[in-house]
Amino acid sequence: MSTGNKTTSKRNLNETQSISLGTVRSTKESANERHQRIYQVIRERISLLHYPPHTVIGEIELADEFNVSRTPIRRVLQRLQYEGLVDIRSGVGTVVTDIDIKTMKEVYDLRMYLTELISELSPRVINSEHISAMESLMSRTKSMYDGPDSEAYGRLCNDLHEVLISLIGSAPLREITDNLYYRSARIWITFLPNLVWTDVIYDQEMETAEIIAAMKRNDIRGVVQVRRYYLHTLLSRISDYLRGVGHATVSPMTPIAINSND
Amino acid sequence: MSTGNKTTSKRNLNETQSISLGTVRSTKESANERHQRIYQVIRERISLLHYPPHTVIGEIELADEFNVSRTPIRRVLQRLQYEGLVDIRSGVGTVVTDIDIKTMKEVYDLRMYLTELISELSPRVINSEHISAMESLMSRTKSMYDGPDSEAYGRLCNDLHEVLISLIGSAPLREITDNLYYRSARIWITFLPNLVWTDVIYDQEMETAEIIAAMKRNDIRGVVQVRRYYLHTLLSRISDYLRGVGHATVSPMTPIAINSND
DNA sequence: TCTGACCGAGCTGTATACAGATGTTATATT
DNA sequence: AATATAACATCTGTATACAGCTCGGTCAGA
Repeated sequence: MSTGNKTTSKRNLNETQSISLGTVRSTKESANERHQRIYQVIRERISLLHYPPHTVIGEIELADEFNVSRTPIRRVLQRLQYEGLVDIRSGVGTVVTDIDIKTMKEVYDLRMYLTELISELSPRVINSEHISAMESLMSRTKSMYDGPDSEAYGRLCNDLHEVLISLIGSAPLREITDNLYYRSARIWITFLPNLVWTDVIYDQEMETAEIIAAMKRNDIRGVVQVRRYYLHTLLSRISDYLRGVGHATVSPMTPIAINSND
Repeated sequence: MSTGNKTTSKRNLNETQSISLGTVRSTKESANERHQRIYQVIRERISLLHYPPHTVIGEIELADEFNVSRTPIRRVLQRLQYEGLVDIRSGVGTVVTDIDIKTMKEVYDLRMYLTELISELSPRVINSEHISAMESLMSRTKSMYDGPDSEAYGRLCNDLHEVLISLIGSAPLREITDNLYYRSARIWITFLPNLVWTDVIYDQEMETAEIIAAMKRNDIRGVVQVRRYYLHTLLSRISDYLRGVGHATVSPMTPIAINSND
């Protein structure tokens, strides 16, 4: 987010609405469909740091934006709270959570193990749509050497994640993997400005290329091993940064409540 | 206000963690505490088949019972829906979900893998409280040879589960393990009338004994391996029963079906 | 008798007014 | 001037009336 896209707020909303509604506009969406739509919009905003950690999301504000009352909004926020993305505090507001280093490492460790499970618990077959989707991601990845764009990179990561979880046949494992991803992904984006952009994109390109290669030889075990190694690399880069900067202080980003007076 | 004068000038608040859990009861419970209480009550009723599958739970009925309005009840039911225990249908009611075999096998496979992870992802140390809790469970187990009592057995399983997840140091893994347990536990209880009671209790006694033995030698890896084997045994007994209904029975101890989906 | 449209009981979904909680700001007191 | 206290703005939590949905029963018509 180094160069300003200041108009992303409302454009982002309209995009996502047209994506989720997409084809048919005549039929009225059901309550569950509307819940799912609003949920995905807000989750995406959190994951792309449009709502960075410690942001206070007002229920009335969202209710006005989506033209509903507070009740459906509260349902969405409560779900996001169960998933660990926000913290609803009575009398204060709904605050986007910030992950401490310990929890982040726990989540990444778990994700690495669960990624390997994908190939062991009834994976789905790889078809041509998966490969073409990955090749589309590859072209997007290559275009990112032009310059840093955290939001576009975040979307890329989210879309790659979508492709990968579509390979998971076990519904419970798919849900857990999805939740853990969104619980930790935005933290990775948080560290982006402190890392070397071309290194990050190079990692992304290598991962995408190796996943495509594994897909083409129908090697799902290879796919998940590449993914696992990529997660390990992410964690290493974050750890390296934290060691390089933070040994003077106790912990770089753990104290959540401390703020402002600097 | 015994906070004294620390370096925190005006930030002596935010001490809501000082809510004494065991001492003061006269203080009115907060909204979250009440939510947690009602949630656990209803979850237990579902897990103990007090609300068997296909039961329609009315919001007004629960609201009257807990002396609250529908709003907090709906929050609990939405959480249970998110966890897969109920299905909220507009215009119909909140229906306790039923078992399909495929999902059950997916959940049990996942539980077996995650159980092994407990000993690899920062497990907690085993202390004397764990052992004494297990020995209490052992005496309850032995008293169950008297006669079939599905509800008492269900409580026993739930309590054993509580002890085991208290060994999990990783908070995300602990939450996932807890959710998956309650998603599948009541299914096991459903099969109880079709199984040989003394066999089931014998399995339980053996598992408890071996877990105690592993705990006493401070062998958490042994604990989770016993647990994993026990889950495998449960799945085998159910599979044997299901095949015995249609075909001849298979060997009781088939190797763990890791990857197959048929 | 059979069929099909309709209606109503009962449930969940939504909107909204009010109650409770929290952090800040103003004010009185030392 | 410093500090404790009270008043207030603003947020979430709750209760409740009403709208929308589903399904079973009912009744008219072929």
